[in-house]
Amino acid sequence: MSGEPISAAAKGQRILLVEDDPNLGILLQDYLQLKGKYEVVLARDGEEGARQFSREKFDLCILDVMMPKKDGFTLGREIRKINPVIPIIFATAKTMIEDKSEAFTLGGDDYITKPFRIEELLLRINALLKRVNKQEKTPETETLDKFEIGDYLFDYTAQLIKKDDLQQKVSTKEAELLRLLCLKKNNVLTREEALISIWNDDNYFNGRSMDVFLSKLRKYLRDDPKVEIINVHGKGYKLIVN
Amino acid sequence: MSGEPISAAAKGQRILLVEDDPNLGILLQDYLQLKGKYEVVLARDGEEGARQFSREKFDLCILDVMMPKKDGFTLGREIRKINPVIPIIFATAKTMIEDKSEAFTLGGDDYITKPFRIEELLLRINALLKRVNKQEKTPETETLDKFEIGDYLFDYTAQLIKKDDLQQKVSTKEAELLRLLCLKKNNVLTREEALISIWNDDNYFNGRSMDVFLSKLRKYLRDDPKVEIINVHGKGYKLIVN
DNA sequence: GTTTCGTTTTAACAAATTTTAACAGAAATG
DNA sequence: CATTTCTGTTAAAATTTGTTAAAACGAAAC
Repeated sequence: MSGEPISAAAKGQRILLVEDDPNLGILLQDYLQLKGKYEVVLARDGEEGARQFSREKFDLCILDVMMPKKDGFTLGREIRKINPVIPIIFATAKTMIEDKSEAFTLGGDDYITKPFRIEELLLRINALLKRVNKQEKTPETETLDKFEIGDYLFDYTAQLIKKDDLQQKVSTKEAELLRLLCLKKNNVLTREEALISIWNDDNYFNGRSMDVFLSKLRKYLRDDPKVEIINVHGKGYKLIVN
Repeated sequence: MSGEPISAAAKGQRILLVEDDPNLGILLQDYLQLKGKYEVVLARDGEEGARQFSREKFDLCILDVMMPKKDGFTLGREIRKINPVIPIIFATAKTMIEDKSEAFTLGGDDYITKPFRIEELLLRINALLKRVNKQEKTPETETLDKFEIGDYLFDYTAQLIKKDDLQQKVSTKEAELLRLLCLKKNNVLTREEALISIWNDDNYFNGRSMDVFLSKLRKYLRDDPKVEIINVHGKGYKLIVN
């Protein structure tokens, strides 16, 4: 019966499940804990979900879209502000996908249409977590706030890049962009993803604007040859640290 | 019965078998474990197969094409996304081969038509695994990211080819193509496979575009006579390293 | 309300990457 | 050996990106 060797992906990873239907909620929670070996925290509406997310640490979120008090998309946006890389799965009715999805296909996000089969959900969870786990996690990035970039130390909140004893102030947009790059260190940050996350709109002109910021960031980081922001033509950018 | 020298191929290698007919499934599983000395995980439909694949490590997949929930070809594509080199054997009815096979003769893939003799299957498994195992696994290539090519060292993520102390930047497409060649070092990389993997479409023009990149790669690598990218007429290319 | 300063956007041009085109050479076909 | 198909190479066109400077914007100071 194929055994159940607990994969690397399932090492006590935590899922935030926000679902207003208590029956479905409990069912999912149980299934994911039993079959998926995940630790699942269940919140009964958007507000409670937001409260839980800001209180504890999670590796993935499952958000019902239709919820009282605060809908899933709004909650998703709030969560994205705090953590732009955590994978989110939106559970939505089929008709809803068309409209909003465009603006939300970023990140490591995924959709599942209600009603769904529970195995399908577990499948997607596994896939998303696997993808994220592949990206190296340097201990520094734990905070999502301070990043080591070669010889540099980048403090997102303070908007500072330090090297040796020199400090360089950076503007808000510069900091946001660099943060996204850091969060995806050695992986591709999509243009689209960055634009939507920072500018809320990935039109041509914002794209050009972003190019200007890329150029600035490269200037800040050019004293350490180990560090490089390379372009992935037609896709986006990679922050490389050798 | 040809003796039973446990080949190099059979050193605790793992096979994912996805087959919806439980009788046949169990039969195959038992046979391959006993006669083939492989560890065989059996999944009962496409979804379970995908779940298993994302959770554990395998050396080869056997996918039934006709399956409920998720057919074998779809599953194959998903698997290919995660691992572009794992050999897949599709078990299909005779009539089905014609249509879909075109787009799927990629990889180190193989077909077997139902009904088949079970020895036939084992034969093919051994052949495929032997082929894959022949491809040298230098410790560097373990990461699927850094490759030794003769005197060169190719870093896919950083998009760099190094030789001695010289560095050569390569573009994204160049890097992607070279990576595929490296993954199949000394074996054929099908044109079709490369095109679909990199361009998502193997039409004539993308093919011509790829020829241009081949030409460029040869230029980059021409300083080491041990290294060569040769054409296999009508099939594809081989990266040869003596 | 105006000035000032830092930030962001727009514009203009330069450079790199990818695609298309053109032609030449090999390999297969009959 | 003539013809067709496939491949190799080079150059050009098209697209995408890089960089710089000037214009527009917005918040704080005057």
